[in-house]
Formats: sequence, structure tokens, C-alpha cells
Amino acid sequence: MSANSKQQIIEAAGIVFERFGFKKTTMDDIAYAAGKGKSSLYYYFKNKEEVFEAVVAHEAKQLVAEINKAINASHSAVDKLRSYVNIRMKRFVQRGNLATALNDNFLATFAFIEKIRNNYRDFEVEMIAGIISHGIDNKEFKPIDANFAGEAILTCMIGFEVPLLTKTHTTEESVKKINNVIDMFFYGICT
Amino acid sequence: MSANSKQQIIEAAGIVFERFGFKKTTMDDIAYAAGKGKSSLYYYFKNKEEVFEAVVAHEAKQLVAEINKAINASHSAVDKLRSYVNIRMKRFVQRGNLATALNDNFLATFAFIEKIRNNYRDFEVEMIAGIISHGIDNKEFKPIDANFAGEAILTCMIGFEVPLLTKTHTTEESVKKINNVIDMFFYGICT
DNA sequence: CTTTATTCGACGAATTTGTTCCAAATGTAC
DNA sequence: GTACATTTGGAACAAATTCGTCGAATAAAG
Repeated sequence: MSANSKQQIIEAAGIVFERFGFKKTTMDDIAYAAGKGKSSLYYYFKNKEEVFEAVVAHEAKQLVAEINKAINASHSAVDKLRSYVNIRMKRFVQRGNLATALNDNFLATFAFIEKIRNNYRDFEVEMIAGIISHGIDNKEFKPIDANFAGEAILTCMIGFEVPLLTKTHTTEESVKKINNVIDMFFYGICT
Repeated sequence: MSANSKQQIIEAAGIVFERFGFKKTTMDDIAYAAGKGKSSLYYYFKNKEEVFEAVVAHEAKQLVAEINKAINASHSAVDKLRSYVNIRMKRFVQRGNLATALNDNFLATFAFIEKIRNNYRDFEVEMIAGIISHGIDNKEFKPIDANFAGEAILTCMIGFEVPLLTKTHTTEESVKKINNVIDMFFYGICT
């Protein structure tokens, strides 16, 4: 099981999925993009859904790495949280399969997408809650329930995704609006 | 036969074709985008290919209108030719179904695409040749064979499409390079 | 050479898709 | 209202596409 070939397939699949979406992408498309025969894919993956999950996991990993880097670069919890929101929303507007999987109504019926969606949501709440906890230890934030606040902020971000997708706003406008909401959170949270 | 409904279908189909390409677009996709039942499409069009032809014809018409407007706004043949090339290439990089139909290898095998391609090529040669003829009458250009020169310039533009699609250049860079080539034509043509 | 890892062509079964047919709905003129 | 033409979409079906499997071919490793 060459990790090389597997990664090659995942990256090729990522490009094709991003272009055509899950349903319209065929295993042949992926195989052709990866420069392999179709049946070779089944040596590495059980089925199409598993390929998609791997692609999403790979993108999520990249996103997490990017976010962690930005978080570690900021010292205050306020800056960490701001970095988190900015990177997350920026990545969201330029789509990618993770964002698509989390939103596309076309995929909404698939059970395996529900799994991804829920897993990732829990993970995000943990990330945000972690930052908030740090801010509480720091005395930057009041001693609120970090998990509850994390859920609130995430829900708020998700609420912003819909107008982002309808494209009535530009990316910059949206980022500005989101930061305004974040500021409101801060003024309510900061000591 | 409501021209309204037909136009509505053509515009909806244009969006879907542009996103997914000819093959991956289903009649259901088009019908859904147009807010109609699938079989209603067959009241207005014989089959999927005819819908696509109508979309391309519609886009070509728009492109021609845009080009004519720009050509009429310029007085010298030099400016007319420059406008023509600029608009054509700008439209090409932002794609659309006409550009896709003229280039997508995936469609290359279809006979009906060959028809569109050839028809439109002849039309473009005529357009360019017309401008050159005007320039010859104007004494802006030497008394060369307008049709032959038109073919040469078109072929030159088509040669530029490939690097445009590989995206190693930005649009602006490409326009600059193309204008350089046009200048070379002028210096060889102008009296 | 033997064994293990990897690739691919060919195939069957299940699904999707293009297209047709016909009845229902809608509009239009009397 | 009736009579008529226009427009729509549900159901059905054949053809094409697609997923996933199997076994054989090829390459790599020991």
C-alpha cells in the first residue's frame, strides 16, 4: 500500500471533486486525473464515498495546520480567535471540498456526509472553546462556559455562510461584517 | 411556442453547461434550472445537442453585438482591429460555452461541435477581413489580400489560446503579449 | 525463483439519462 | 360556458453510463 500512490489519488480526486461535485464525478474521472486505471482505485479505497472522505480529511488537515500556525503566531486570545475566524471564512469562500461537503444541499441526503459534517462541527467547537479557555486563564475573558460560547460563535459563523454563498457581498465586505460580529462578542466577553 | 420560455431555457442551460460542460449536464439539470419539467424541454428543442447549439448561438450573438459596438466606436482600422482582438480574448479567458465548445477536447469528437467550430471560424475570418478591407480602402493598410490576412491573424489568436488556458499567464499579461503581436502585424501592414 | 505488491482490462448489475407518449393543465377566443 | 390551441409534466422505456468485482498480468522485493 504505497502512501505515495494513495496521496496522488487523493490530490487528483480533490481537484475533480471540487470542479464537478461528488455526484457528477465518476471513478473514471478520478482515475484519469490520477493517471491510473479505474480498478486501481479500489486497491486503495473501498468505494467512491471513501475517496471523498479521504479528500475531505486531507483538506481538513491542511486547514487545521494553517489555523494552528496562525493561532500560535498570535499571543492574545483575542487575536487567536480573530485569526481563526478570518482563516476559516476565507477558506470557506474559496470553497474546496470540505466547505462543499458541509454545505451542498445536493449531498445533504447522504448519510456519510452527515458524519463528516457532525465530526467536523464537534472539532471546530473544540478549537474555539480551546481558544476561549485560554482567554479565560489569561484573564482576557470572563469565566464563562467555554464550550457553550464556542458553539455560539460557530453557529454565528455558519449563519454568515449563506449570504456568503449568495454572493451579494464581496469577500472583503463579508470579512468586515464578520469581524464586527466578533467585536461584539469581545465587548460582551472581555473583562 | 413562447419565445419567452425558450429564452428562459437557453439562459438557464447556459449557466449549467458553463458549470458542468456538455456531457455532465443532464436534461434534468437544465429543466430544474429553468424551473420546468424535463419533458417540457422537448417541446422547444429536439434534443440536448440542439439546446447546446441554441446556447452557443445566443452567446455568439451577444459577443458579436459587443464586438460590433466597439468596432463602430473606433474610427481607424487599427483601433477597430485592436478592439476586436481585445474583446475576443477577454471573452475567451472568462470562458462561456462558445469558448468551451471551440476548445474542449472532451467535445472534440462530437460532429455537431465541429459544425459550430467551423461556422464560427469562417465568421471570424470575415469579421477580421472586413476590418482589414476597410483599412485598405482607408489607405491605412497596404493593398494585401484581406481574407488571407484575416486567416493569419485569427490563427495567431487561436495559437494564443493554449497558453491562456494553462494559466501560466495572467489575463493582463496575455493581453499585453497579444497586443505586441498585433503591433507586429501593424508595422508590417501599415503604409 | 517465490512471494508480495500493484495495476489494469473486462464484465455484470444497478443506476442514470435521453427521449417519447399521453393526459392533464392552462390560456384564448368566441 | 364551449372549443380549440398551447404548454406542462408524470410515467415509461431503451440505451448508455457507472460502480464495484474478479482474475490475470506486470513489477518489486526477498
